[in-house]
Amino acid sequence: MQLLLIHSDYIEYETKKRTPVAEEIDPAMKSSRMEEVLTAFVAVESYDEADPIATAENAADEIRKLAGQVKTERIMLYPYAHLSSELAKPVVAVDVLKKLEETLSRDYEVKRAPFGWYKAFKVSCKGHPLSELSRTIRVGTEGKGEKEGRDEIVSEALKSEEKAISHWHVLTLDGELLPIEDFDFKEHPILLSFAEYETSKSRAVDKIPPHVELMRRLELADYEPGSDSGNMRFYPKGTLIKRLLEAHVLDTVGGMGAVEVETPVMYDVNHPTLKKYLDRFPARQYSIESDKRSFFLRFAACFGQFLMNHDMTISHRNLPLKMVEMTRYSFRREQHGELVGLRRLRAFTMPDMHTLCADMDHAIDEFKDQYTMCMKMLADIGLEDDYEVAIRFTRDFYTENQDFIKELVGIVGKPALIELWDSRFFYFVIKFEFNYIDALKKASALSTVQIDVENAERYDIKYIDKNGTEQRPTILHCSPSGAIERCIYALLEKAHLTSKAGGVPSLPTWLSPTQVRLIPVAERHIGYAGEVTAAMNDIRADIDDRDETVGKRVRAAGREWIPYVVVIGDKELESGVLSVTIRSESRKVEETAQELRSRVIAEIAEMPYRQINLPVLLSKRPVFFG
RNA sequence: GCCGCUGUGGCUUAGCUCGGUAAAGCGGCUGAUUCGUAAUCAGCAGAUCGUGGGUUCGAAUCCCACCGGCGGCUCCA
Repeated sequence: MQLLLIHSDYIEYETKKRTPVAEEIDPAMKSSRMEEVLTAFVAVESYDEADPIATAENAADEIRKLAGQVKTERIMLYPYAHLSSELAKPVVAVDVLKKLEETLSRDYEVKRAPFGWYKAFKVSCKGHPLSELSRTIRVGTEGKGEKEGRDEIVSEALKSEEKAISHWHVLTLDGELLPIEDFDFKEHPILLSFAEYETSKSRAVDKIPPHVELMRRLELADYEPGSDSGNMRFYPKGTLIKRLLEAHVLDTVGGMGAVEVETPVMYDVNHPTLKKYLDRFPARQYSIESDKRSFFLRFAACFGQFLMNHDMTISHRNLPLKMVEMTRYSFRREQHGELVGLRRLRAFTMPDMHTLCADMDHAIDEFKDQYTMCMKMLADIGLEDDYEVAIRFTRDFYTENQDFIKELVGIVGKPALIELWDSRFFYFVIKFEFNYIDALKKASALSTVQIDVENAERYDIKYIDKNGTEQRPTILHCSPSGAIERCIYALLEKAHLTSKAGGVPSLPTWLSPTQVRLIPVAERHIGYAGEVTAAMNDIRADIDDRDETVGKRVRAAGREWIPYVVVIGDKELESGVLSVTIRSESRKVEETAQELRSRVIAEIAEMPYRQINLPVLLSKRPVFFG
């Protein structure tokens, strides 16, 4: 919206002739005059269609501010199309103007000139410094015009979340639902940290997150100053780790019947179905303007998959129907203060799977399966005992499904934090998350599954049952690993904790960018090292052929957390037996190249493999960081 | 978004209080060295001191604004 504000001695107008978009008016509006008045010329623009109400509210705030400064009690709203070349549809414009009039009428004497008429007018400007001002009102974008902050899209869900009342409990292994203050946390210190974090009791910490330093030192990822905050760059080693994690998630859900799809990253804010969904999802969006349409960037794959489901013909024989997408990226415009390293990003990679189930009973069965699958997923990633469970649901759902919920605690074998809502604020009736708690006692959700009881209806998704009649499926949302970047964050934080406790920090072998490092003692051993890597071409082996002492190169391999380090000299050249240092056990073994290769292959067993993502010779590698 | 702290070669930092030719280590490059499990020696290159304004004869240093980062608050699908 464009505003031109004139502090006037008087404004008067007289309607002359209607245009094709003219609104119907009563005789009183045909001509008018106000004195000692703030005249507001208004052009409602196409961008404002994304959120007419917020636009009107923001504009009203701006007008109030100036009215206060120039100490006037009267306001004339005057539609003035010529302030913009990107006008809104007339219907929307009239709505916004009426809303603006209504809002301001509470505190001021307000008149509104009719929309869509040719009018003769006279205005007298007072001419003092504040008497002429223009303002651009933009909802959902920042830094345009003089308005900053507070004019972002805040969805209804985000607003209702502020009002939602949570009841906190712990569900014990005995199936007891205890109020949080009655639970004895003595045996469960991390669950206590998690509970405190969630309920915001204490969070006194003043350290830099360890993973931020590690992600750079290990040349995995870094901030990208050329982009928006929270949009990271990934170096080759970080990219490799990401691809491996992604592959493992896709393989796992593929194994349980999910089919992989791809959907667009941006959607029209004015699409009626999407608009309603936005209002039920508590996240802030990036919005972008293209020609005259406004789009938002997706924060998950729900939109694309549901729109696809809507157009599909689905039989009960196809259920449960699973579709998955590795969203590169999901975008969420998090508040600045919440962004840290790889923990919380504005652009992130997340596996997003949706399962259409025949009804709630089937959904509950599937939920259980996926819950178990998520446990295995985190164990595979290397976070087996490193998460706490949160289960959140509505009171109604609990009443009807107590046994099911108790079973979940039994499966994971430890008490869970429970959040209970009196009524349903979101699209789901139950969700769980597995949360990683880091050294700074901050909690981050990884795996999650939710049972959605709203979107089948909203997107008009249906299947045909045995009797040939249409039914609404119940939909599960599942992210088996949570955001991929966040998994890397958790692994780095975990390694840091290990190191602080006196252990050897490391990544799981299947995720290590280099699995075997060969260190030729002298130049004449490089050729043989090359033969050894050739014999190990299905694991990631590389050669530190730099002209440095053995000691220095061994140290470098240690700083890279490489699981197996081999020094190759005359002895190995003659015997064909290698001296292998096993990082995790801090000991040396004598093995042939084939034995070492088999050891690594056995260790990464069912996990995905990709070839090394840098030159095998370290002398050929550029330095990405430090 | 708000409050506080912070920003100096690729990296880590010194210099800033009290304005006067930007210093070191690591890394990189070149050469020597061909070395047996956590840092070999020598030399060289590399900095519009976050950006933009201001004060001053003179600004990395003082002032203002903005932009990143970190911590806290808020919040977390």
